Amino acid sequence: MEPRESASRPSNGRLLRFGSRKAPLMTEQAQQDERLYAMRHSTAHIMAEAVLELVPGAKLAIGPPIEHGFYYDFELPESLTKEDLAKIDRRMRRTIKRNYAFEHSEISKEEARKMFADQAYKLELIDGIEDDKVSLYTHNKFVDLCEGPHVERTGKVGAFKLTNIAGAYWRGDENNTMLQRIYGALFETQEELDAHLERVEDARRRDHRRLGRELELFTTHEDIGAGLPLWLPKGATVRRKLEEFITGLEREAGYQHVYSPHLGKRELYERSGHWDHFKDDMFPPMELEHEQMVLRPMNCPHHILIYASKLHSYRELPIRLAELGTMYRWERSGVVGGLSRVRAMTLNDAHIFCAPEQVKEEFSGVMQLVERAYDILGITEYSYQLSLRDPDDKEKYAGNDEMWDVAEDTLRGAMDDIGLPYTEVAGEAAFYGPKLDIQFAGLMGREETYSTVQIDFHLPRQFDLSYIGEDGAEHRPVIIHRGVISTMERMMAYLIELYGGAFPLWLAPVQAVVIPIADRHNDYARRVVDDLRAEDLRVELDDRGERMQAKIRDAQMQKVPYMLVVGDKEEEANAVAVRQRSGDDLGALPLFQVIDRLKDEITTAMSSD
RNA sequence: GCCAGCGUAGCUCAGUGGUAGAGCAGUCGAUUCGUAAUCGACAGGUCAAGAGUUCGAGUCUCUUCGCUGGCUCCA
Repeated sequence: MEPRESASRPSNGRLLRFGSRKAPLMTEQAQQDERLYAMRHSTAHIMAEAVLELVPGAKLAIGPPIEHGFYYDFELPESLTKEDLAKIDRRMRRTIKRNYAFEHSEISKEEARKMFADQAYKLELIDGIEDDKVSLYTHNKFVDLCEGPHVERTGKVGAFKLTNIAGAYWRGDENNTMLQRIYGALFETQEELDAHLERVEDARRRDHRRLGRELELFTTHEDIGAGLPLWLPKGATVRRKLEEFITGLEREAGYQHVYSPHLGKRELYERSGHWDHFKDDMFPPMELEHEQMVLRPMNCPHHILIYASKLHSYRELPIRLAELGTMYRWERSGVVGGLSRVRAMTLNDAHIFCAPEQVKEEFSGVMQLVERAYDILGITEYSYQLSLRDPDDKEKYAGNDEMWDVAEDTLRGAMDDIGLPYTEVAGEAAFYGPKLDIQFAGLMGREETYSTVQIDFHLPRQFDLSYIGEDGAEHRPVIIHRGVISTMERMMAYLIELYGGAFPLWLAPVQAVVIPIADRHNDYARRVVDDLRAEDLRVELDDRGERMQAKIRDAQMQKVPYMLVVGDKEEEANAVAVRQRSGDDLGALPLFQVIDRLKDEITTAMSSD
């Protein structure tokens, strides 16, 4: 087993760091819980022992504790099945029942190499240890290379469940062997484990792919292809509201909106550097009469040429060009899915062309826009990541060292000025510049970039952009690339899951359903619908020959915010009986009052303070 | 792309190598009802696609496409 530093903390140099950087590592809080950590770690050992018993030829790789449990990687002659999981589980419980002690020992690397002679991965781990001695933990007859700590006895590991089998590359490198990974969930008590499994089940119910189908928001068809979703009328309505919302905020913030085509000549992308640095992420070129066209993977070259279409004075700057820009990226088949990872996407994109001395202020303005948008959307859980160049792989990036140093320092300085906390991650920059990425954790804990702000000194030079300064001479502008609410696809996926499909009134595809109790109320119900629609509210009439209860149930399942029931009493009083999605019954209210109430609710939601 | 699993009606799922099934949704009819499912009838299928094994394939094998969980990679 690999030493604990590797699983929970950044490498401190003494020991090698294993596994993927993006693996679900333990949170700070979980790290502090030494006991839980030891339980999860110990159970990984117990699982490895069970696998070794069942499959004598098994090669053990690593098995760290992770956020909700643990995993262990193996190289096995045959693929594991669900039935194997049950067998492994039984053996583990036997070991736990027998209550063996975990014993610590240290031996020389030489001895360790002999002991693990038939365990190639362990030998590789031993080679990576700088110390002369290696640390071992033993329970029953199972010995593993490991720094600990562990619980005292196998009987003290808490409540666990083996959850799934997955493939994982040795040391997280796709050039290495694909190993088989078994994941387990583990908590101190059965109650906590059950609560965790219930949370996982709840996440499954909120999964945007499931809700997308149930609420008729989007669909896919295999003849169109993976990662190319179709937006159904209701999903399209939510998207349009989102688009109106963000473009409105942008207009207020001084952006000008443009349109540009979804493709361009190959030469354009050679000039921008995409061809050299981003080709693997692009759809291959289309051969035409005497040229090649490519679907754009980013919008920046088009916006740059809009800027370059005329001469600019310093007095015009900053120029903020925005577009809901649709672009196409060749995502590898194994990664596409739902709306969160697609091959055709529309980004809430903009490029700010400004003088170098304006960068900090513009950056700060973008961050304010981000916070305002998040506030209205109800987004509260995110973190800032400064995505820098990988200093060991400069080939991946365009431009020179000086340019990168300036860009990175500017970005870092701008963040420090604002005073927001952030983490720095090398190797995550765009090929043309460093990024400030805003990361959201999805329901399953997977982290993805949503908003991004990038400072770019490279493309202005590639396209020889300029503005005439106060001194009458040509100067080079800086480009700030920014996406505030990400792509419509990814934000939609996030919002569906955030709200569990129950969109706030202003975003709800259907804001109210009018439910006549009997057929004789249909005429009045239609008048109610007309009146509400005249006020720009999205209202539908449910005049099916169903009972009122069934109509209410269907509206509840579609998560419609308001159900307006009309019967004899309401018709008499020019009123509607208002039921909310929460189940609250507001009783009969005059129609004009309901209209005011709904419009108020929308206005309130859309004002950020 | 890689490892594994899966693909049967719009959806959720049954289906020993021997005639393709249910519930919900849909359509039609009846019911006209006061805050989460009224009753009945009907209709619905190249069993993802293609090839192979077999007297016979939804079922076994291979290929492709798609989906799911991971890994790697990214908005």
